[in-house]
Amino acid sequence: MAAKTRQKADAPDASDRVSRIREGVTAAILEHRLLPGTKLGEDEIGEIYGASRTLVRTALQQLAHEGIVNIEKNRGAFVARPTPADAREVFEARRLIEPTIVDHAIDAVSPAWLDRLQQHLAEEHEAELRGDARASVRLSGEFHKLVAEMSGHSIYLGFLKELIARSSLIILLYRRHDTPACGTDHHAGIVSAIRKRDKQAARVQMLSHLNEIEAELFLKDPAADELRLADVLSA
Amino acid sequence: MAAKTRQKADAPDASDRVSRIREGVTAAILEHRLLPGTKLGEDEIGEIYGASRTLVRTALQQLAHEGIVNIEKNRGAFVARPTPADAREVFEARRLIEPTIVDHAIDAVSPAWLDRLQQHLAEEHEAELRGDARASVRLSGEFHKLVAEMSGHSIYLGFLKELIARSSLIILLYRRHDTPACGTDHHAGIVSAIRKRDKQAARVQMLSHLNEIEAELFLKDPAADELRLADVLSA
DNA sequence: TCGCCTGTGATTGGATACAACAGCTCGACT
DNA sequence: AGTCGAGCTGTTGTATCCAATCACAGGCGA
Repeated sequence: MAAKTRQKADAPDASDRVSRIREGVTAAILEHRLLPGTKLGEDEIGEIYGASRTLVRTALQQLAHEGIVNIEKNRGAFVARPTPADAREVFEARRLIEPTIVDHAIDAVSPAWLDRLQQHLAEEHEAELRGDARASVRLSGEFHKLVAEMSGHSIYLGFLKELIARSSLIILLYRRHDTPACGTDHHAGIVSAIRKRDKQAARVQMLSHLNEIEAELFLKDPAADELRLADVLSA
Repeated sequence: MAAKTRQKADAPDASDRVSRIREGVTAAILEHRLLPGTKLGEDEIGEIYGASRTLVRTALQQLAHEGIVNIEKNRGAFVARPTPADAREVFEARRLIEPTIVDHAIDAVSPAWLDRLQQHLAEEHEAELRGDARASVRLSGEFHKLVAEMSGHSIYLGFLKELIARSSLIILLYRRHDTPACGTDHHAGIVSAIRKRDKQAARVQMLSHLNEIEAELFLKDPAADELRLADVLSA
C-alpha cells in the first residue's frame, strides 16, 4: 500500500531540511496559528528549526511562490493577506479545476483509494466531534488534495495545492461565522458519488460544495483592519 | 502607453538581478537554444551573468518550481525533459483554462488592449516572414500570456505562465514537422473574436487552436533518447 | 509642540568559505 | 583482461561573514 507513494524529484515525503521548514510553516499558517500579516523573521524561524538562514530563505521563497507568504524587499517575509479580489479569483479557479479533478479521480477509482477516502472522512468526522478546529481546517484542505492525488494529474495537483493553501488563509480572514461544520457532509457526498462512479453527480456536488464555502465568506472590499478604521473615521 | 505596466511586488519587468538570470535562462530554454537534459551548472551561469552562486541558485529554484528545470539533489539543475504523459497533462490543463481566460479577456476588452493584441500579431507575422523560428516560438507563447494578462486574473496568469513554458519544451521535443506556421492565423482568428466580443467563438477557436498544436505532436512514450537506445538493443 | 533630520540597532541581501557528495581516473588484485 | 576499490576532482549543499537597507529613537530647530 505504501508502494503507491512515488519517490520522484518532487519529494512528496520531504526528508530534507528545507521541506521540514516549509511544511512546518505551512502547517502553522493553514491551521491558523500564524495570522495574516505576521512577520516571519529569518533568524527567528531558523532558531526554531535549528537551521541557518540560508535554508530558511529557501523555504520562504518557495512559500512566496505558493502565494501564502509575501516577501517585501529589504523588509522580510510576512504571512500573506489575500484581498477579496484574490479570494474571488481563487474560488473561481477552484470551481473551474476541481470538477475536472473529480472526473479524473473517478477514472482512477480503486478499492485502495476508496479506503483512503473513507478513512479520511472518518478522521475529519473525529476531529469535528472533538471540536479540534485546527485539525478540521487542515483535514478539510487535505481532502481536496487527496482527490487531486487520486486523479493522477500532477499538474492539477500542483495547482490545487496552491489554491488550497490560499483558500485556507481566505477562510480565516473572511469567514462570517466560525461554525466549523463547513463541509464534512459535502465531502461524504462527494465520496459517495465517486464510489458510484457517477461523474455528473460528483461534479455537481463538488461545485456546490465550493459555492457554499464561498457563500459563507464576507468579501467586502475594505475588509482589512486598517481600512475598516478609515471607514469608521470618515463616518 | 508604458503607463500600463504595473509596478507591483511581482515585478513583471524585473529590474533585479535574479529576474535577469531567470528570464535569460527561460528565454534560452523557450527559444530552444538550451536543449532538454542540458546541465545548468551554477558557476557556469554565474559567470555568464556576473553573479554569485547565491543568485543563480535562487533563479534556478524558481525555474524548477515553474517546471522547466529539474533539480536533482547533489547533482545539479538540468533543463527539464517532459514525458509524453506530462505533455498530455499540460495540454489538457490548457484546454481547461484558456477558454475561460479568453472569456475574461473579452470582459476586459478596450481599445488599448486591442492595439496591443494587434501589434503582437504584427510582430508574430513579421518574425514568421523573416523565418526567425526562435522569435516565432517565443512570440507564440507570449500571445497566450498576453491574453491572460488581459483577463486580469492573476492566478490564471500564473498558472498559464507555467503551462506555456512547459509547452514550449514539449513542442521542441515532440513536434513532428518543424513547420513554424503553427498558429499565427489561429491567433488572428482569436483576436478577431475578441474584438467582436464573441465569447462563444473565442472559446471555440482557442480550443481548436490548442487541439491543433497537440495534434501536431508525436506523443509516443519511449521518446527519450536513452529509452530509444534500450529499444534498439533489445531488438 | 510639532516636524525634520540624523544616528543607531536590527534585519535582510549577497558573497564567500567550508563541508559533503557524486563521478571519474588510475591502479591493484583476481 | 576485466573488475573492484581508493583517492582525486569538480560540483553542490550549508554556514557564516560583510554590506546595504530599513525602522525607530533621540535631538535639533522652527
